[in-house]
Amino acid sequence: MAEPPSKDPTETPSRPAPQLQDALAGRTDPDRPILIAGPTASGKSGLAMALARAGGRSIVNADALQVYGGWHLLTARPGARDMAEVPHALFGHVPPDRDYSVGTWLREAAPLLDQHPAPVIVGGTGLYFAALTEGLADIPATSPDTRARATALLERAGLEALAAALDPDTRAGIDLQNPMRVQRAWEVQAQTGRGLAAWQRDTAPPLLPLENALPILLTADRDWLAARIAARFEVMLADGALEEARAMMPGWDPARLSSRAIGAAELIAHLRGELTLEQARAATLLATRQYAKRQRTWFRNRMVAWCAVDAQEIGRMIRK
RNA sequence: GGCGAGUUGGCGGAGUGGUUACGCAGCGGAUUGCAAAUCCGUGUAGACCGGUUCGAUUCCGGUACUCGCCU
Repeated sequence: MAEPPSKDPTETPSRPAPQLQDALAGRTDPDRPILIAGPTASGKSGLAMALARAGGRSIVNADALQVYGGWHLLTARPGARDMAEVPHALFGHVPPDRDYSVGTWLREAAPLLDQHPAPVIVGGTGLYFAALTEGLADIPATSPDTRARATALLERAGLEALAAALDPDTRAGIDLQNPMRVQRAWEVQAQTGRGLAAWQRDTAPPLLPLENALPILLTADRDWLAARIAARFEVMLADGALEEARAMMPGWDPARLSSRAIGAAELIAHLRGELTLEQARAATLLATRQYAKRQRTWFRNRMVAWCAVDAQEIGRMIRK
């Protein structure tokens, strides 16, 4: 029978990237923004705090759900103590019933880049970082009316009908089986009279090319992360996540973007008696793990040039 | 001890003598404006042994195990 190779408990932890060492010691170019990406529960916030302290920097959020007010515990937003110690921007500043998107985020984040020292930008939303470091086409926002028309058309006529209305160029560039993509392309076309592909071709240079930043990517062992995710959810519950959910019940609308916080629907279903706490917990943990996997896929394939460091190792480093 | 039913991929769960059931999980991937979203791809498994057959997960026999009923 095969024995798993036993880990040597005394093994020397490999040294994290020298750039990160310097940053943690406050020896990095203060005008170079520090970017931190990583899967959920990998310890991004802790690292951000350490780097902010070391360099006198502020922290800017790059997470699609932490921008929302309302869910605080469940979205793992930084706590009051951290917020008081270091200036934090773009956290919880959007009312839960409001829409939000990469475009909005980029507009809000842009002016924050010019601070001295430059900020630490942390989050788990790969698309936001891509927009920041690779650029985002400057497309006028689509109106709620256009959105509604697209949704109605999609329901009534189907995906093929929406796709058929696109210019060939755009059609060739998107996943025609993906309703979200097709609808967005249709909306842009309807709103601006110009194809999505044409807009994207005109994408301006990025606000922050990767070379001008210190991009750090936290990587985490799958099982280690799963355990962290579970432990963190218990802490959320202990801290009052159920009370938070109860407070969100009046006017609860699953269609809102802010309602997509993983665990929100589950906890509310439990409060309504539709799920046992155990079922809600299991569903939340499963969804969180699946989310982490999607993040990993994005990071692995789209953040190749980032400076990868092991989350476990960083955790050990900054804890002391 | 006797009688009956059952044993399918990590889990759930079908049909079928000769094609991939399917769902979930997992894994891989896409992703330039709802991204904690959305979508795509990916599994030859049939308890064991033998027999019938050109061919068995599917038919027959035996073995093992499980469940139920009976003494």
